[in-house]
Amino acid sequence: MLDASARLIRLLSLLQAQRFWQGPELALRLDVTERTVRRDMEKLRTLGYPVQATAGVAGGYRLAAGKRLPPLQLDDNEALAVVFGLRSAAVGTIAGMETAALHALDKVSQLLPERLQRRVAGLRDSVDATPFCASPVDPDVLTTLTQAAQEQWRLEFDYLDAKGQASHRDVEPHGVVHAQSRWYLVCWDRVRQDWRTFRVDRLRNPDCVQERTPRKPLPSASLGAFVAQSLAQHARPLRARIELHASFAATQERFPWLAPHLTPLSKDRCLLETNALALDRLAYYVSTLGADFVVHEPKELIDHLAGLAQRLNRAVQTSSAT
Amino acid sequence: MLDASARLIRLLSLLQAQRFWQGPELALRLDVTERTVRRDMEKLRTLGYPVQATAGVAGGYRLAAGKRLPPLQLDDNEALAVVFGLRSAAVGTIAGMETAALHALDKVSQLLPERLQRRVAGLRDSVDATPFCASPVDPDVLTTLTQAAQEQWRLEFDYLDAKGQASHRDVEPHGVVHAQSRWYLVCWDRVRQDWRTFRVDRLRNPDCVQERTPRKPLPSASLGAFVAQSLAQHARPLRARIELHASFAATQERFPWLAPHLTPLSKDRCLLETNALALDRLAYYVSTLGADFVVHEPKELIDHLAGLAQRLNRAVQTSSAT
DNA sequence: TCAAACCAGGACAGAAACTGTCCGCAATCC
DNA sequence: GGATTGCGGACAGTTTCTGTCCTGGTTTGA
Repeated sequence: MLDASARLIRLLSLLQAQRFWQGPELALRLDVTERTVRRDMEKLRTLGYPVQATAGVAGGYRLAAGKRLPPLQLDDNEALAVVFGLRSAAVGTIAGMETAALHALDKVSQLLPERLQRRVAGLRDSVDATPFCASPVDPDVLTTLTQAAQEQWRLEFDYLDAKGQASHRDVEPHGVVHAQSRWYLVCWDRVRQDWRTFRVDRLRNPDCVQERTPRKPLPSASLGAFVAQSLAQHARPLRARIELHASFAATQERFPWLAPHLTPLSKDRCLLETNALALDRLAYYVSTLGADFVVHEPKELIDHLAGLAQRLNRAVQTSSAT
Repeated sequence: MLDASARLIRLLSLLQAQRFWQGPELALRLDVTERTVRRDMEKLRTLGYPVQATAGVAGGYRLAAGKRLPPLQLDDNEALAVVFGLRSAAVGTIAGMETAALHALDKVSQLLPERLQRRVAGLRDSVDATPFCASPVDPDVLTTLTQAAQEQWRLEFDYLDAKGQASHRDVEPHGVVHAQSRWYLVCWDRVRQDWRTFRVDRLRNPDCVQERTPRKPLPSASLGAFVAQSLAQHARPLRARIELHASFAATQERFPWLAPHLTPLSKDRCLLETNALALDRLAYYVSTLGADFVVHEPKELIDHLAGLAQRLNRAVQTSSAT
């Protein structure tokens, strides 16, 4: 009955697990005739999965890249790698991939068998993928939020606002948006009876109340638009201006991702202007540039670096004394 | 003919793309009766994919986590996120995931439709996922090597050995192994007529010669064993010993992934012992610990930090003068 | 050059499945 | 209670699938 369908899916898996299969072997493994294997290959092909076949004594079948990505069948370890890769990408380790990564992460998280969920939980802390920034977001928090939004659940959490004031919130989350290297939660605050955006990194102990609450329509065209608006209101960009003692061309070549923020100043100077980067990370960047540099702005970065320099000096002086 | 099978696969995709589907809608979209949809759900369930259904006016179907991960159907952006997540994980950004990530990366890379491959190539440099280490490995090189190994192709490349001496190599690659936070290529050197391991980060311009060359049997039980052997011969671990001016407990809590390398020294001191970590990265770690510290070993790290401190000092002094 | 090992695919017949239709039932929400 | 949604039995006609022939084309290697 579902023989044919199941076999087709299994065949796809097999073709992904091993590059190369020969007809007789597949026939044996799938418990059908070679003729049927051939027919199945034909089916896969008409379904749009390009099965390449080579004749001859060392011939066989293989799945090639087609027009669409076939359904990926991952084994346990691969699935874990994907999950952790996406977690780190979502959190901002891979700039530019945050939103897509979170989507994908959502998808696999929901389908992850329990044994794998446990392994994720177990590895969570021992796997090292610290986002290099001052206020890291916990990927678990992120997925909790998107889940609450998708399921239309209520959500409670503790929040620390910009002034350091703590509060407890009860909201109807609409979604989560990545903007200016930060994640924001857009939701309806049930107590304040108003729309709010919260910075995900300032949010603690999210707790889903699993009762379905129909969503109010957003006052904006999209989540992104809404966040953009509220950001525009409280705009206080942390802009950094750093003068690098290195040529524009050289810097650009070594750090291609900085290119959009670079301006040439003179033959061996260029200016790095960037905003909303976390202090720690920025500090790391400039210190690995390998070149001398001068920080013009912001004050915070200067202080941060000064503190760092002092600590380093202390560390090094004591060390060389030993 | 392949209606049923195709529909089943499509149904799996649909169930992944959207959390929630109602029978009538699916029936419409798949162009079959609701009865058939129900039957298909039954099939999915007997295939081991747990389809949950809720009755009532707001009811519908959804795919839950089962015993096995269903074949993942990713859209373009999700696929890209997965690829970049895996690239960075393979390269060592996510410690402990390197090998699994490379496997998964291999799998999807070979199935990636051309338009996505182009997008990967395009984003490659603009996506920021710098591995924080001194001798980064290029994920492209990595996948080239594994491909050559799998396809049993020959491979040529330029190599810079530990003494800085360049040479051109012509080899039959057997595979790639991650050990001590480095990737190693295991292969038969056709010129030297002997087995060799090469550090992937020292390897340049890999070039596949696409002619199938049958592999000689490895002189070891496995690739891993082989690399372990050759590493044991040239063992010269870069061990770092750093005394932190912070309590064992506090450090462990803030940086759980350091736990295995930590030893308590006194009430407010502990020792961080770690090996084979890249200098840059180590430097970053210790400098973000937020606590004072003293580096005992190695000399390189002390020098590195001293240089960094000087640069920082210069940067800061000039800045505050402005 | 020939044999062997592989993929390709037409023809055929019996078996198996799939599908739509019609039905009564159960759960849930308003 | 009515509306909406999922569940699944029964049935019959149709479609598809499968194994078993068989012929033919490629490639490899002896």
